[in-house]
Amino acid sequence: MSVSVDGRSTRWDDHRTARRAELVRAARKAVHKLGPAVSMDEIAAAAGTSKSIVYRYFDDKAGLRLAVAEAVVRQMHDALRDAARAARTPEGALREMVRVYLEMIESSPNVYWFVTRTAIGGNEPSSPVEVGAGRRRAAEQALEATGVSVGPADTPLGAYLDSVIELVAEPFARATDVSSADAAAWAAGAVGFVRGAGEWWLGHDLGLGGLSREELTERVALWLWTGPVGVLHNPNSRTEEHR
Amino acid sequence: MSVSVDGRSTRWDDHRTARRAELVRAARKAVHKLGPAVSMDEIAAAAGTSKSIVYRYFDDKAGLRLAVAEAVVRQMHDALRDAARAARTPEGALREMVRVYLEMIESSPNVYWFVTRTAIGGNEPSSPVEVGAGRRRAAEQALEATGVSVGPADTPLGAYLDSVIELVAEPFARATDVSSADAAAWAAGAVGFVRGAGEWWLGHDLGLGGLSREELTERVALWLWTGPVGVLHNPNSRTEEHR
DNA sequence: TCACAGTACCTGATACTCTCGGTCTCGTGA
DNA sequence: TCACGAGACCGAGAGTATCAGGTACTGTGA
Repeated sequence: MSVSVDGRSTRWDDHRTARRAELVRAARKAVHKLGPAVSMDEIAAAAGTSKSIVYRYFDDKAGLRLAVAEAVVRQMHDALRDAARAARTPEGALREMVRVYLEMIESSPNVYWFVTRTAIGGNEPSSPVEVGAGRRRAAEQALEATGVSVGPADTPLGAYLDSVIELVAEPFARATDVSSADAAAWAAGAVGFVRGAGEWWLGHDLGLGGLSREELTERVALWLWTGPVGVLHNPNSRTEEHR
Repeated sequence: MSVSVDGRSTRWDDHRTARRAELVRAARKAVHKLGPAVSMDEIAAAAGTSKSIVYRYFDDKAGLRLAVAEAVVRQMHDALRDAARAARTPEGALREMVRVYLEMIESSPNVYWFVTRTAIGGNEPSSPVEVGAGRRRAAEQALEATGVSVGPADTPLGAYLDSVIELVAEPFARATDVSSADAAAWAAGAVGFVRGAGEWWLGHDLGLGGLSREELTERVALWLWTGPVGVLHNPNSRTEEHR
């Protein structure tokens, strides 16, 4: 039998896919140029179209933000994976990943903040949280209420972090024999570590000895891998990879 | 005559200080109850007053957010400092601090997000960033443009993080002989680590073996102190404090 | 089979609604 | 006089609705 598909809609499938990707590219460029608080009107103008067209392809600003994050993650995913594969030890893999991450922060801070600082200048959905429903439940609802869920990969930050965490967990899991939950928890912490140190560095670098990005990369990778214990036992240790 | 003028001025100074503190308390309660996306109208209503009164004592929402963050930090500062002093080793101090931090995340997630997730639902100041002004400069401007500066303690997140970082840096500096910049960079990473793991845990805890907060505290402290190297060399190691 | 009306989707401009941060005006009381 | 507080007001930006014109597909009846 013939499954008749209405061509009036399907004839636009390729067009829709291409148009959507085009809008994501334009949005990313607009964010890079105009800052993370760019408005939808500005994004539409940068794409050479009108706001209503942007809303034809994305449900709302959060949807566009998610698409931009996915594009960033796809690009970054490849770089992180290549860096990890090129290293000969788990520690080396970690160092390369720290480098890639810090390079991204430095090269395109606007896009980084757009993706990781959810809803600056936006009005993304939120709803009241009833207090008293139990601590854990309240914590989950608070996260969901903010439209920021680090768990489900249905928000920009969640998707962004989950993808990066998955990659970062690999050297830890490779070096140790721990459960996947532990590896993910460590990776989440590690990503947080790089973020914390990287963002601090951006804000404090001047007048404080001027750590270069390479110096920070080395330190962060060392601290992540061996913690203060490593500094204690071998303050001048580079890496075991170079021995 | 001049004495009475000074007296009147002093009386109003005390009133202003008290009124301000009262508004901060009310705001904090409103955030706790209604969520981090609470509006200024809602905060004013919770304080039993009108919005224009809130704006009499705070320049804008960011100013109120900063005041709430300062109140949180003051309370947390004491708990973190007490925890650090009660521990006999730097590692123990770090573990206690991780515990305090995770307890706060769990007990008052709405306030935590209000302070650390800048500008959810808000329109805090931003201005365009000229691309091409050099990478470092652009990065700084991007941060400043977002109203989120991790450096200067004139924003909620900056003040919040700097205060916590300063405390967390202490065990590291005590255990090692590194520069204060390195200690601060490590502490920034460590705070990020706790945030990353804690926020991940809130979003992923269900169905993943159910790490309790205590279990997470132990793991985070261990990973922060010894990294994967510590797990490799002594997977079941508790702490040196218990030797 | 083919012509044609109907249908679906595209575009962009423009007007509109709503929320919320922030501002202004005015009356009151010490 | 001056600080207070209530309530009206303003504007930015997210999101929605309407319009007209164009292209291509679909279904129907001759």
